[in-house]
Amino acid sequence: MERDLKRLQEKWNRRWKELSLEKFKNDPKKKKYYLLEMFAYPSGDLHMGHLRNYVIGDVLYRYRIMNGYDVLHPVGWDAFGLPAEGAAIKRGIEPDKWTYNNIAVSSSTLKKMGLLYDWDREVITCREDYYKWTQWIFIKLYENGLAYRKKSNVNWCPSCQTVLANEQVEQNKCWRCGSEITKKELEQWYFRITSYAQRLLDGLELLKDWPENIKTMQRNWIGRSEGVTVEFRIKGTDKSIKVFTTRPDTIFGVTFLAVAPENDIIKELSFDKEKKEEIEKYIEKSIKKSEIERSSTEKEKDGVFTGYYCVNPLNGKDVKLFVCDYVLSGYGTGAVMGVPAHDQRDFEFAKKYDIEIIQVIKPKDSEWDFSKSAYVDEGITLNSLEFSNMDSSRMREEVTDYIEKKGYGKRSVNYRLRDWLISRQRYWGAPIPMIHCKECGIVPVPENELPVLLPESSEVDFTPKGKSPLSSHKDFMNVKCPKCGRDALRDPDTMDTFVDSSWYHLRYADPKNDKRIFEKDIVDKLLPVDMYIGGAEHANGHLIYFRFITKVLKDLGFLSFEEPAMALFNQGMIMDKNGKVMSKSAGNAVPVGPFVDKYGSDLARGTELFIGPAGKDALWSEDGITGISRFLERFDKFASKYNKLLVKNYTPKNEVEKKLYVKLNRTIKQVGEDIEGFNHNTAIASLMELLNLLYKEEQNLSFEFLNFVMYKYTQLISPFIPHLAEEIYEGYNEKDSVFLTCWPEYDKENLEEEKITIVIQINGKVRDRMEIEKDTTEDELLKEALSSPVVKKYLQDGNLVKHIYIPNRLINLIINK
RNA sequence: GCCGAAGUGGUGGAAUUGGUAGACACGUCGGUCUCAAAAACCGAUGAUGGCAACAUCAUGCCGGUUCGACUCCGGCCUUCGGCACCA
Repeated sequence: MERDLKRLQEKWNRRWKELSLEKFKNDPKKKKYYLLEMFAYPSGDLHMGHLRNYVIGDVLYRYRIMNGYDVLHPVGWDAFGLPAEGAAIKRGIEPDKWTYNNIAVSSSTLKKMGLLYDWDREVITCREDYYKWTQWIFIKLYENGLAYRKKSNVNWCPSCQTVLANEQVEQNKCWRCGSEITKKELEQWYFRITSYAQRLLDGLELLKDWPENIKTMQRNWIGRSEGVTVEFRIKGTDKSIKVFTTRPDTIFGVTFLAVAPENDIIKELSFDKEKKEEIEKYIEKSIKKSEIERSSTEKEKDGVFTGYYCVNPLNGKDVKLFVCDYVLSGYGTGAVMGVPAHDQRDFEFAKKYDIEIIQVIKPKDSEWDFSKSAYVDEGITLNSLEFSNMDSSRMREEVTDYIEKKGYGKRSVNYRLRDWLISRQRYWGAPIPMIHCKECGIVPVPENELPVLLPESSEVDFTPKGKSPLSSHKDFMNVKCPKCGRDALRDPDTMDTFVDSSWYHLRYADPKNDKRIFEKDIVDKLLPVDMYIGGAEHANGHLIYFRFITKVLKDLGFLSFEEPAMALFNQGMIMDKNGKVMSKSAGNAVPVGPFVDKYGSDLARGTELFIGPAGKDALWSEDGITGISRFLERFDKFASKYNKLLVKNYTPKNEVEKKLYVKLNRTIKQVGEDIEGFNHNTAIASLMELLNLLYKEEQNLSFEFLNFVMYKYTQLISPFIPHLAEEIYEGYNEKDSVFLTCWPEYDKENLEEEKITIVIQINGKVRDRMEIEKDTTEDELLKEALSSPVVKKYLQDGNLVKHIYIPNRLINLIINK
């Protein structure tokens, strides 16, 4: 390209700043629009995968401001996290220096790219003025019973030496490092997200502009199931066991009961010595097993008989009580009723221990062979006393009513969602603002003492020891109890970084507030987010957490809306040639910085946008640069000839101009629709089409016409290649920036050409085409079609039976032979 | 196993939502310019047959609905995501 792109880039980046183009204006006359891209973890320079996210946002930003919106478009950094600590361990670089350096590199790339962000609102989660409020949120949750401590077997990553939340375990591997997860019994902090399970589920109904697949993923993750909890008396004791089932229609088929090894009921029962040992051995073995062993569906189901019997309240039948590690402790009551005939797991277990299989449901029109598997579908009940011979769905209702009436149990709902484990044995995160006092127990740090500051990293030993690095830092750990004044200890753990990112969208509205987390009025005015752009990989992590925290803050009166983001767009991932996701850890990341230095921002943007629809994954290839580069050059060369004066209105003077005028209108329509639909590739393609036509017909078009067309063309192209567009626009000498103009409207009367091509089909196959006046009537068209030599040829061998007429499109002649 | 998305030229991808399949672009081939090359520009480019007009085949596979199917329906196959003993 002949132009000095670098100079051009700098010039316009500076101009835009002078014009405050990136700022939310707080203009009451304009409609507010909050546009947000998921912020990034600063792990070095940004790569093409990150850039896609930001560029998509920037295109929409520019388009929205040209459409008269007052747009809030902030940016920030998800700056706490493990890699910073990894750098400290491996290379001796301090986490804060490493992080701030990465932020500096990445921000400079974003600024160089000319992306319009309001940098005054920048939020960095590792800064004191931010994590102070992360800690404040923790305390609010604690005060309202939503943060609690619990001892349990947690997911432990032996390599990262820290616990993980359920959402951070992928196929029993650590989401960060891929190590196999083990179990460890620890007392940890949890957020009671489960008490919001129903709200999180119901809220999805409000999210009309969220992709259906994300909502489905969240629904499945929350996993609501309705059923009944039934109590089984343990014979010879005064104790009982509750089980949850969604299939009370199979309750007459119960032939054993099974509890999870972790179930407390075992501790409450007495056993003779031998039995006790057997059970304890089994429990110990189960708990030690890794999750992958224990949860493998391949694994043979085993258990141990407790020696106790339970009584089925519905038919008085005695059934054996087992301890089984295929029963999950964290779900329902941690105990299940075993119905081997109608549940595959129970079936396998029963086969192994020779437990009776009683059929209570049969298929509607056939028999079931129980030699291989259980019959798990619905059907007709049998062997169920007065509930026999019914549709299982009806029986389910009736038996549930009966159970409730008799007091054997009651209807209940269970969720698959678990409480959110937020303690991390890490240094580089927000310290949990709690104090452990021997006298007073757990005491929150008083609000006026927030933030609990992280000690200088130079004083901290990061070597992984399975404990938080902070626990060995005496000055940090030792405090006075705020209640009684005696010696006490701080909580040594820091919060999961997903806590940090669960509220940043709120802080952007009022980022400098040092009195409170944010001003309610401001947040209520600017939120919810109107368009949230980010990857689908966050469906069951971040996107649930940030909905949760928003709802909590609403309930506590700090804001007034139910959902944080009304529309969500998932951009596709950028992959390398081998189809692997681009990432720093995979070593296949193409950094943006050098790329922009070499090719310039506009070319980088154009290439990334033309690669394919923004919602789909795309393979990164530099081949795309050639096409966009030629296009930019052609645009530059052409537009530069016609940008000297401004013809505001122009009426096409000849056929060619009319044709191109129609094309222009179609392009305006398409580009607008494509930006809103995130189909930037087709928007650019339509601009290319128009430019190709203009080149072809240049000789037949007047200067005024071209001047008029190229003005609009420059506006249309500006969201995609803003620097070059500005440079062209400057020639018109009208406003300070093309982005201060109004997005062009298309002339609805001129979206179709007067002469159009009609297709003539014979028996459904295209045989001829003809140029004809728009809106030609059916009769006329038929007459024309029949006079076509091609049609005449076909008519020699047959008669016209009928025809199908689609206005302005085609005529299909049915000819029989 | 269950849920979701997708399968179109040598390649990335279009197709007004049931109406000209392959827009736009890359690549390749041919040409113009040049001493030459690059760039730029012009032309060709799904496959097969034919000198040609043209014909036949072609949107993962097999069926169906329809005047007409990449698009709708039924059944498979493959790839990629998500979940995975949730009772």
